[in-house]
Amino acid sequence: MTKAEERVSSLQDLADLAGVSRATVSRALNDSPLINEKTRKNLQALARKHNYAINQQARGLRLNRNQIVSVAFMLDTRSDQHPSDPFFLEMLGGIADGLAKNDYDLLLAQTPVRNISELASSRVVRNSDGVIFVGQNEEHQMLNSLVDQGVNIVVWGADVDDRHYPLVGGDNLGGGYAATSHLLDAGRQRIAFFGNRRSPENAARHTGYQNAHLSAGIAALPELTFDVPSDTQHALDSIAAILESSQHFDAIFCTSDVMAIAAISALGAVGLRVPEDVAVVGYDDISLASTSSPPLTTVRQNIPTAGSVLVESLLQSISGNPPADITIKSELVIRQSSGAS
Amino acid sequence: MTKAEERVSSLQDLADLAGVSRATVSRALNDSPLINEKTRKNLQALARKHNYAINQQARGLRLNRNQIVSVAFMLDTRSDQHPSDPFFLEMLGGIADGLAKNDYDLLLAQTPVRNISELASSRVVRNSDGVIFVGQNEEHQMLNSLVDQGVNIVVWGADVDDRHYPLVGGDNLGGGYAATSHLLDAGRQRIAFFGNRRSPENAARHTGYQNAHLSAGIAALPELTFDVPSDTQHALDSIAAILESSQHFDAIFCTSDVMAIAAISALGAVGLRVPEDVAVVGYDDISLASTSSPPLTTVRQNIPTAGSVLVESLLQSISGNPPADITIKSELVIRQSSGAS
DNA sequence: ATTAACCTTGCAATCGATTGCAAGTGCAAT
DNA sequence: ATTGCACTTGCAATCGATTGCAAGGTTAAT
Repeated sequence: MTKAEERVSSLQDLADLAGVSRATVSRALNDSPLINEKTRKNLQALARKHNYAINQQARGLRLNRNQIVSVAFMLDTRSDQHPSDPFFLEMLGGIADGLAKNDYDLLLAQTPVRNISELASSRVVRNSDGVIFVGQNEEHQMLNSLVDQGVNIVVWGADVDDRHYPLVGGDNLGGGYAATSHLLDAGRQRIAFFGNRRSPENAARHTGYQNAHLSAGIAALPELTFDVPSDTQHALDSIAAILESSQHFDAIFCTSDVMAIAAISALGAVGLRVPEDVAVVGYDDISLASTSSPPLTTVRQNIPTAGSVLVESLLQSISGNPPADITIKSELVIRQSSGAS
Repeated sequence: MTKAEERVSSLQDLADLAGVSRATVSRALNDSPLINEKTRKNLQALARKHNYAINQQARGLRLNRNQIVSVAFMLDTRSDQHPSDPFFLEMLGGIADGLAKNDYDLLLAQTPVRNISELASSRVVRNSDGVIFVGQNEEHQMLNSLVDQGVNIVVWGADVDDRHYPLVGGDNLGGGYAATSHLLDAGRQRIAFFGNRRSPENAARHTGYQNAHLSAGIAALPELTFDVPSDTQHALDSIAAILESSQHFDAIFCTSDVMAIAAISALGAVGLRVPEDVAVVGYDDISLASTSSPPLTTVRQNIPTAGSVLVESLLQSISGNPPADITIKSELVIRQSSGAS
């Protein structure tokens, strides 16, 4: 219908075109009640016709907010790498969806700054209305301190003592329990745990792993809990070293799918078959889990839900209401690698 | 040394503290030559001490730029999914690095808008100084039109006729050639091509695939070129269907590693061994390629370099100099899946 | 006809940083 | 002592949108 005209750049331009003041145009475009219905319709049509797009910086300056949320991924501090776990990408997608639905943009934060006072005045924080942290890792104190300085944040992670920030997280305890119980039910006796327990999420999964042993009346052997870093490259080295050690096990519970896939490959390299000799269970259910060989049994985290819940919580926090903590259900997905018939 | 004081929020605050005008503070913090060396040092120290952080919106409004670059991922139009290919995440990391080095922030664009006039006035474009598109897919015309409207963009992809935008890309022709030659050298005779050739990058890889056949004096059979969608879920279905068809082949060249991993799994499901019965080569060398089973032979794209080159090109474009097109070298990484000795 | 109430619009200040221009200072050369 | 110049600093306009307040117009009730 209405063909797009040449771009019009400011409210003033539109106002001049329509012969009104820019205050009126502003009210029209913001659906203010202080304006005549017909005037509003006309101005909105005019804006559309001329392809007007608001200048967010001016608006942001005036309103002291900018419709941008930052997302920061917390990595295993031992690696200076980028996140390469597809889990992050899927989480990013979930969050992006939630933000788009609420008319917010997503600013991706670079590797988190270590220094607290730096972070609070960093671009990531200053350039956005709030920050979503994915994973809390060992930065618990820093997160607390941010909140204390009045920054709006929400964290994907697990519960920790003395926590000042709102939390959204998977059911790590239940996930660890379900994965381990499944292996125990399949008759496995010596189940190894692979993961970095300094991350609270993994610590909770480990507790679930121990609880499952308790319920089954079997001892969880401490020597079968291994500290494996989260990033792919370090994980592979670490796992190879473990397989060369004298410990033997007939199953492995890994705190991520990438780790599980690396483990399966390493097991193959030393001549062990999956799941005949060693059953493997992962965590996350990244989309590659179902297409790898053998298909990976894993604990599925509901990422799309997680993304939108994180966003809702943060927006609540931004609007001044402290959000409640929320746990997202997890679900064991059984595939070939876990040795269940 | 200097402990952080309570936050100070504007240039004016700092100016009052120091007893100078805010113009002077502004000049000091921007290393303007129009200022006394001692004054500058003092003011910079004061700013640091009070943890001052500039208001980007105000600065952006005044300077008409905002130190933000948007990144948009172009997906196979047949899927409405999010990107799940780890390649995207690694590329995102590379770009993020490049931007951080140049003091730019990264805004993640939501699923690309279809409508051209919409896109040009969309938040993605209006909220940033430029846009990096990863993949051009079938949106060539839209990209041209954006440039024609004066938007700064750079595209990761492959060359196409009548192109108005600057391009950075891998050596798809060479990559396709190397992968296929490698399979031919290993004695494979019937090599299938899996990929969506509507994407120019994949089309170039297919041409490389054909050229390799030509050089070897072997016919590339048209019935062995299959249209496989890029997203994991559709790819798996599609591959399963192909394997049920009557076509036989002793090797597959896939246009992505995720596709290759899915293919290996599907081959296993119908009782074919990799690489004994069918050799497989992927593309990208995502970090899972080396840890999957069997380890994947693939064409490595130098992502970190790609990221920083994309950024450099875009920044050049932003500063008014049209950048030259750049091709990033690719390299065949031979692993177990390809049936070489 | 007068008054009050309401509805609609415009005026002008404001958010925080940048920058052209003017003004003030100090120093050296005449 | 005067002039000129270089060096520093401040003044005030500016970027584009929002909003409290005032002003104009309309309507209805008395």
